[in-house]
Amino acid sequence: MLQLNFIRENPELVCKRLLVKHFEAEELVREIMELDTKRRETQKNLDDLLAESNALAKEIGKLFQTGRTAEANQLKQSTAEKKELSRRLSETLDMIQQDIHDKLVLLPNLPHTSVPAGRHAEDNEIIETHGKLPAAGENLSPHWELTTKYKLIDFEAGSKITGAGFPVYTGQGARLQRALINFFIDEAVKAGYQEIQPPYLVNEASAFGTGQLPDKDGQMYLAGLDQLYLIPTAEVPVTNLYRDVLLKMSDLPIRNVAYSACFRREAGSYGKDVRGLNRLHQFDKVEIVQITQPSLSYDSLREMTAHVTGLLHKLELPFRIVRLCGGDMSFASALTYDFEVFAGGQQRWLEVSSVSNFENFQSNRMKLRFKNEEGKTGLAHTLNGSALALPRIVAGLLENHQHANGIRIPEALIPYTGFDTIKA
RNA sequence: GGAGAGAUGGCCGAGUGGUCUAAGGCGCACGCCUGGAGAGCGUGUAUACGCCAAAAGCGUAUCAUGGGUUCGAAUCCCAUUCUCUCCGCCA
Repeated sequence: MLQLNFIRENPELVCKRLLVKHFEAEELVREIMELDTKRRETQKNLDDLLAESNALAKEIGKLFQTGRTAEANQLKQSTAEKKELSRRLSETLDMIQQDIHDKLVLLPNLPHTSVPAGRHAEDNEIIETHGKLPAAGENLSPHWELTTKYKLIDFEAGSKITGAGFPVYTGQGARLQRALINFFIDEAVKAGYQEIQPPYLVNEASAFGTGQLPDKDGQMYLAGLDQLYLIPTAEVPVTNLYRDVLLKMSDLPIRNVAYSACFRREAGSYGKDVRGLNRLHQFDKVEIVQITQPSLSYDSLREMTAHVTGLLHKLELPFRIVRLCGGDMSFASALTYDFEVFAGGQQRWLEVSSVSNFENFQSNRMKLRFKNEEGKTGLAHTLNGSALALPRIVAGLLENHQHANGIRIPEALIPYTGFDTIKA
């Protein structure tokens, strides 16, 4: 959520920057500013009225104590009108505030100045490309053939017991999942992140805090009987740990890492995009989250992209880093780098990580503040990134490291899998 | 799921209708004292919104949350949430 003060002082800037995300903000911003003026007026009136009432009540109290009940009772008469008026004013104030809030949450975060203005994924800016891409002529199989050949995943069993998009990992496939999770967590811990095990269901306030609500309602699974959402990413519980928290300077930066299963409804997807492991309703992910002071958040973003880069090198996968264009960015993000692994069997790039700086957009929603050296409080910056999402990493490993007799496990992962080759 | 107890400032904790502008303590900051430190003494120590060009200052709200009673609520009433104890169920 953008800060009201900032909008009030920079309405044109807000509208202009949001155009990069292809969001027409002018009308909303105008309405918000009008409501804001009305709010301050109403609040002033109410405050003055309450001050009068308070003074009056004190006077009455004194009269009663000194035994002048007749005078006190007379004064009491004059309070009824004030009371009614202040009741009406505070109702109006509540309505205006609700109105402002409802409109404020519709505005996406401002994109960073480096964000390209494009509309679609093709407009994303390719920053770096690492590793050698396997050529189309190498006759590589797509991963869904390999998972069947080596009995790593049973998609049909998942369909039977739950539905499409809920795979069952078996044998070496299951072991590979566990190996990757442990590998990713260990690497993050080595890099200074604190390990967290969060709940997989969150309440409405948490889903709102990180920006899934109201923007992405319908993409989350809802346990309706208890009004709890299944998390689409560990970002939600882990960042919300700090909702309504006032951090000390010495607490920063906070670096947390969490593995979780992730649940996404992903309505309306079809075709090759969802084939095999490309898109699932339930998947595993290790997520890193940082909370920093504003002046250092872009250093943290660099640190996080460097971490993800290191992981992909250790897995010996060809990948590229892209800076998302305005049209492809998420609602809450100010700057996002996607990491895409080239899947040789499909001859296409698969997004395996998304690393974002949300600046104070999330912290404003969840009142995540810190106290600086001078003792002043301000909103902290929040960042997160996948490090990494498993399914497409598995797809990349299978498709790129396949050979005639099996699939080679990269060196760094062997201590975790306990085997160096996946064999039939 | 049932019964009971509870929720007060950064922390502990007093406070059962008006002197609460929340006692007292701890912590923290600054000052005095000291060769230095400690002890001691003194002062200060929440958040949000508003008024003001700004600071100072002032006003309003906040004693878990939301409603209510009252001229006036931390205090009384109702609902909700959470914590603890006991019982039930349970991996």
